[in-house]
Amino acid sequence: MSGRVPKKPRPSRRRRSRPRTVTIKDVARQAGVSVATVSRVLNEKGPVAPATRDRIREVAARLRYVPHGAARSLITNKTNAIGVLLPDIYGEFFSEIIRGIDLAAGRRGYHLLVSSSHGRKGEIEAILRATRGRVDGLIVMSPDVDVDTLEANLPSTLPIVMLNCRSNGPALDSITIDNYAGALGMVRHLAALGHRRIALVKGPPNNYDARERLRGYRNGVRALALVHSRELELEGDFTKEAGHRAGERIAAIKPRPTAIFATNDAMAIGVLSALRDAGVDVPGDVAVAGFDDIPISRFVSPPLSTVHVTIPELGGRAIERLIHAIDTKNRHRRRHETLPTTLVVRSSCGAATGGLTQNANRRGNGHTRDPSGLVRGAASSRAARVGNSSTNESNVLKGGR
Amino acid sequence: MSGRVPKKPRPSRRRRSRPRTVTIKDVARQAGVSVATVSRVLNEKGPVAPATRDRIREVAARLRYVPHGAARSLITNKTNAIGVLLPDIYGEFFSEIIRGIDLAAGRRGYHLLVSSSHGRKGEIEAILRATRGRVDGLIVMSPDVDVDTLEANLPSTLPIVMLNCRSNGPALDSITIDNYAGALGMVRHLAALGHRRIALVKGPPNNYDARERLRGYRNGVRALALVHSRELELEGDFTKEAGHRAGERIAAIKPRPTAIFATNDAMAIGVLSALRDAGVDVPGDVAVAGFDDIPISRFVSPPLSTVHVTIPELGGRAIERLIHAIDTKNRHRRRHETLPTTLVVRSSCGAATGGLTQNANRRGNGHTRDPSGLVRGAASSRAARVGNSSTNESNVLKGGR
DNA sequence: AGCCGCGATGTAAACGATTACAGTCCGATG
DNA sequence: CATCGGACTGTAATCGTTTACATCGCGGCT
Repeated sequence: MSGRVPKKPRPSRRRRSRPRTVTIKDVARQAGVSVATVSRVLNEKGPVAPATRDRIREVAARLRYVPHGAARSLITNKTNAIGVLLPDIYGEFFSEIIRGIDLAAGRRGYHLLVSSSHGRKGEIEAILRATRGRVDGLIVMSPDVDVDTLEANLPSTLPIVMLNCRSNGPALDSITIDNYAGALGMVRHLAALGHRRIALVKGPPNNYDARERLRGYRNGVRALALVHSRELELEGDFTKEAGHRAGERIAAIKPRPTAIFATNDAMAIGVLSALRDAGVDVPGDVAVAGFDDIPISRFVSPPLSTVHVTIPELGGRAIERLIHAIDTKNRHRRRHETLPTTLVVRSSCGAATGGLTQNANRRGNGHTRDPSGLVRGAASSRAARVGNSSTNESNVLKGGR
Repeated sequence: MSGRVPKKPRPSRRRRSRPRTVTIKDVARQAGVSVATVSRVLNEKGPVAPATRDRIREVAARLRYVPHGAARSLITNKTNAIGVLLPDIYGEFFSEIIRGIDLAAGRRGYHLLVSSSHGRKGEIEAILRATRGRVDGLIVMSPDVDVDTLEANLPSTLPIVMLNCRSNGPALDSITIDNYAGALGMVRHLAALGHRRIALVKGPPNNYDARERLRGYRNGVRALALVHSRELELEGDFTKEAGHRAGERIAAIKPRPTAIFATNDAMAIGVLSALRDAGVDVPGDVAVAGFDDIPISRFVSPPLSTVHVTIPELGGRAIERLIHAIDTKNRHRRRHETLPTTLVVRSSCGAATGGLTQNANRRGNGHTRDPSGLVRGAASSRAARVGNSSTNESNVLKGGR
């Protein structure tokens, strides 16, 4: 009768054996309509009778239906994602960059596919290739990757924005910081304070920002006839540790420099810690300055004079340009954008501004603009003539800030 | 004869009119084989004659063919991507977390789809839903998201690892820091140095880490019969700015506390800057301690005593667990993992250890373990009895370090 | 000689959505 | 009453892959 048929599992168990993920077909079946109608309701395209619409909505909610991203992008040719290729992620500079990118992307309804390349070439190629069909565009911030690698591993239709790389001809959009003018401005500021022996802590040799800052320093030193010597240029790689090492070495230089310009804040902070360990007073014995104005700079001791860059804006602008490229299907005019910098004078360089960081805790930016207007002045002054042509563009853009 | 037929465009132009992106079919056609064979070659599956293989490889390279990720994941049901849901990305703690995740993921061939939720509920749901069909698993590090939201917006088959959230029952994997023991250990250390009035700077109220650290502090204060007062517990939100505000307030408390325990390093650094501005000497007048041991802690002035957490490891472990879940198709035993902490004594708390950060620049970890072994002791000592049951697990795991 | 097995390849069905196109129904219009 | 048009809905093609299955040829085995 009811029999014992051990082979055949009970239907109820079979039905729930594999919790297969629910698709649009399931919704359609349960709502008694075709998948087309379901799609129309979910995307609010085309006319659907109110009763049908409500029924479909109800079923979709009950079934917890979530559309399948890959399937959707396959047919629509749109992923709503942006790829971000970064070098090693270290310190507050990168978290600020990512924050800026994430904020701007989120606001525009895009997601972020991030990868950091650890320098190896094959790895970069693999990453680039893996983005095909996964992103609508790419932000590349990596000194190690050249245009050829890019072109060889990416469809030519993919919009790309280069961030802080040397401007790669007219083929690609790019956004950079006005490193040259920023560094030049800082050198002029230090010189104006009476410093003539200014040491520099360099960044990684293949890094574009680092090279431009170095160029700004050298041209400033030459233009202002300051002391120039290889000994005053120390190796560095943008890490705090490198800054610490450089600080130790500088403390030991015979006629000690009276100022130290670290080409980023992380290294400047390393320099500060080394000087503290060596018993050198800042700014009493030596002035210290950095570059980037990462948020922590105003909290270190003494608060760091530095070159302000609106880091999150850098990421935000990259997103804006990229989305513009995506919207125009990459048939837009390419542009090279340069973000201006401002000098931020805190107490580490001895140009005491009275209060220290007492205003650091509120929304205010907590820094004092250089009262002598040195940075803005640099654009049209004699120092600017020292720079090469690539600086002209920056000068123009700077005015717009 | 050669005729003028203006209507018909030259074939060469028509062919290149739309630079359609090249697909597997193009490769197949040019190589004179079927798409199946091309696929076999590219994925190295199934037997293919060497001659055919070479020809296909050559054509694919010449055409710069790159497989379409979405199409591939649609059929294979595999994306090789992991979603990461973060709260606001601020400061070095998060860049270290992301670095750990990125490193571990990259090593295993996974990419990262990151989103930071800025707290709004609807936004979180949108993000969650958008991951369907885009990721193989999810790491969630967000105090704002509850299990219900998760279940309502995600297919039940999706592996999830919760990072630094309250342990959500047996349904989900989770990884947390041993906040309780870490905070307790720091309180005991400060007490051992003779401090009886220890102020605390709290984290955000809804943050799990913050609550556990607060619990550790309170139980430590009670167990050691230290001064307890609401006045000594200051509001904070894990930002440097909040730390600065708290520092200002503490400097003004009538019988000034002799020690300040900020529940993360960012706030501790804010406290330091406020005390400097107020002319309070650290550690001479007051001891300061933090939590997390972010890389910059040993570079601030004075170098910060803190509770060390191997932050990148936190991310790495999350990836490991998640990939395990993915590999077992989410049919694995759920686990709650707790990462141990260690006390790091630098000079900000006055337990002078001789050299300051002179070893901070090399690969070495640059800190001194608490010589009294207070942290390890806490697990089995009287203080542990004070904690509730959720601590037991941590104790066990701690031994394994 | 017949058969088996296997290597090499092709055919076509998925995967889960979107959407052009084609129906159907119905009220309005002439 | 025939026709038209619009609202609503369904059918089926499509996106670019992977892969189960079929086919074919060929050499070795019994």
